[in-house]
Amino acid sequence: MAMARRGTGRDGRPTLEQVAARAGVGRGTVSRVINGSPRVSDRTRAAVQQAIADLGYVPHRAARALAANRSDAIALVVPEAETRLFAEPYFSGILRGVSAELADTDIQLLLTLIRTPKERARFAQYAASHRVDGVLLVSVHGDDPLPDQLAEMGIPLVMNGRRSADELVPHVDCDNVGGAQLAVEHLLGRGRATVATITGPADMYVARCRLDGYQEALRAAGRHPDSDLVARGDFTEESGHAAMRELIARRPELDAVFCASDLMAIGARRALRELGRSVPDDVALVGFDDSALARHLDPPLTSVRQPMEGMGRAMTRALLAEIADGGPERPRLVLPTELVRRSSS
Amino acid sequence: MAMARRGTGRDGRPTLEQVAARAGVGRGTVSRVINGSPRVSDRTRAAVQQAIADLGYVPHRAARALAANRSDAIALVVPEAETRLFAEPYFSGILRGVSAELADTDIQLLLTLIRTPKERARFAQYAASHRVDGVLLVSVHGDDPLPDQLAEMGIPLVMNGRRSADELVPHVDCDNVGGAQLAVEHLLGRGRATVATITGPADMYVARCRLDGYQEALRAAGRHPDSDLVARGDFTEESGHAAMRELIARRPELDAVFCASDLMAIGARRALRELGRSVPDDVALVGFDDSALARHLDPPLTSVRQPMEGMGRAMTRALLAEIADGGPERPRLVLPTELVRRSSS
DNA sequence: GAGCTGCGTGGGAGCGCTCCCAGTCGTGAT
DNA sequence: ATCACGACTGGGAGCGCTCCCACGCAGCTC
Repeated sequence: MAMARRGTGRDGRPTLEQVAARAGVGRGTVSRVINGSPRVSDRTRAAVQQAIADLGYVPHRAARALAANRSDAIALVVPEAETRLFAEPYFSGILRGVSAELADTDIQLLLTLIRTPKERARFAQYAASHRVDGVLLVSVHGDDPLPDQLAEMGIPLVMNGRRSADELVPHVDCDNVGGAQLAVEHLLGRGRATVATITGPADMYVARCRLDGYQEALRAAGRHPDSDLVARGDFTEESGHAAMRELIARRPELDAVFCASDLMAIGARRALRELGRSVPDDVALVGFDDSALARHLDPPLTSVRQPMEGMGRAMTRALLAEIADGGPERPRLVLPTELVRRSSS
Repeated sequence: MAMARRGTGRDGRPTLEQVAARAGVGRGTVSRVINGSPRVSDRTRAAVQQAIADLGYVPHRAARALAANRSDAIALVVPEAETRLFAEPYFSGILRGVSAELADTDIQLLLTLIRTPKERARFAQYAASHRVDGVLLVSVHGDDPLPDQLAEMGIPLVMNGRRSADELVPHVDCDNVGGAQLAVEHLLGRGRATVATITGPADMYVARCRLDGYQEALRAAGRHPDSDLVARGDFTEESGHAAMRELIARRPELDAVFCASDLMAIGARRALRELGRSVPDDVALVGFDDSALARHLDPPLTSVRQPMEGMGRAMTRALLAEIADGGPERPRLVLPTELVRRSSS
């Protein structure tokens, strides 16, 4: 036996039922108005909206989620190891984009940092039980099982970056090849004769792309890529330092270096100083990421900027679309990068 | 009329009901086990846990939230303007701490960036309708109405930082006064005779604290604070640059400067270079924040480190405690700061 | 041995929504 | 006037959980 209807919900807030009563309509009608159904007459809609305003009614998320079997929430998942490295403008830029895109949707953003395999498993289970409508995945490693896992479970998913050239999971990436090309073209355009590069780890697709761009630009300029001019780093400052010393040892005459990350460029700059070479007079330097550090290096570092906020927005839009129409098409976006010129080159 | 019980929930996942059936107990008992009630015999508990494991049961958040009238989620709110400034290690440090503390609670973290007054209002309403169990507020300005608003509505709330010395809202802060003292003591200890300071905006409590610490340390060393040695900045690099020039103009003999932010220290360093003064030989420099920039300045900048991750953890613990026991006590924590010595001093 | 405790337990009654199936009306066609 | 047919609308049934009342069954006390 239903008890007498109370004047408010449990926590003192009005419920849909009270809105209906005040507007003199049924629950279903209020629900229709809230969800923007067209099958409501204008008169009724206005009355309901008035009642909602009068009462300051706000739908109860949990009730709605339970009844409609969706959560109105998406998760942004960040492998913890990356947060340190990417802490800088990268992560917060993405975040800003995601948040902006979500601002007028009343979809919530759930942030999940994953530190351990245990936590990853837990998140997979969590996502599996439809506790989120979709997942945004940032900075995924080539060997991370999570993306495929989620994809198999049919959970709408958009990654930031690709794991390989033929990435199947929907993703938004920036044009790493193009960015590297821009950098090298710029160096060549400034009359540099011997352009070297310090790359990231060979097993990271992003590193390969930047190397490809470097080589492509050289070829386009009619030069033969020379393996002596390529030194391997791992995106850290220390590796940039070591790689720079190696390059100078191999080819003392080099007069420009494209570094696949700002951090490596900083290490390289330190090595050059130790070796008594000036930047940019003796050696021009270009980085990648356009981090805060780039601006503050001495001299300020020319760098390739990624559209972080744009990627965040694009990812979010793609995910929402996928959630909305079951995602028949798998979005694969590549956003352009841009060269920010400073005095290091 | 209840329909026949199905074998799984709507989305194909087992429900509490199926767990109960498999374990041969009632719904109530399973619920008790899940929620850790002591009023269950060990035998029964084991049977239920087995059934949960067999079925891979995961409680449905929305259902639970609706029935129990709590959301198992807390919001981390960041005024947007701040994200840029604080982007660096600050925000991600806090985030890491919060996330770590939440890792084994199955409470979710909701991230909300607030850009506009409209969004602020919307969030207030959102929080008001108990859609989150509590709120973590980062980098609040002195004139932000949100904290008091939330407090009035009785929403559990913990801020990062204080708006004034007698902050009433529960908060976790770091010891800005102590950090500044450390910095100045260090400078005096290195034999510096004339220690100046570049402060933040007078209307920011954190800036006043750092100034207080500076003055306190001088007094403790038997020196009289001299207003000529205090220049006002606004935490930006540019303001640090201007303030430094001002200080040198007023007191050319100064040989040490404590800057209330790393960014200002960077500006100051630039000014010193322009004026032909070396760091640290002519002028020793100390910053505040220990940002990534500090490490990479030339020379590397001595700086006061705040326990970001620790603050994140402390805030979270405080908030969870407040949520749990209705928060009769208002936590006010001040965590110690630490001086990181590098070659700028 | 009757009457108390109190632990363990089952399950009814919701929580506030959405879904969807029946209506109830007006309208135009016949 | 009659009928068919949309356009709107009301409200029952449930979503999967928690809360809490009531009940069974020891183990006690007197």
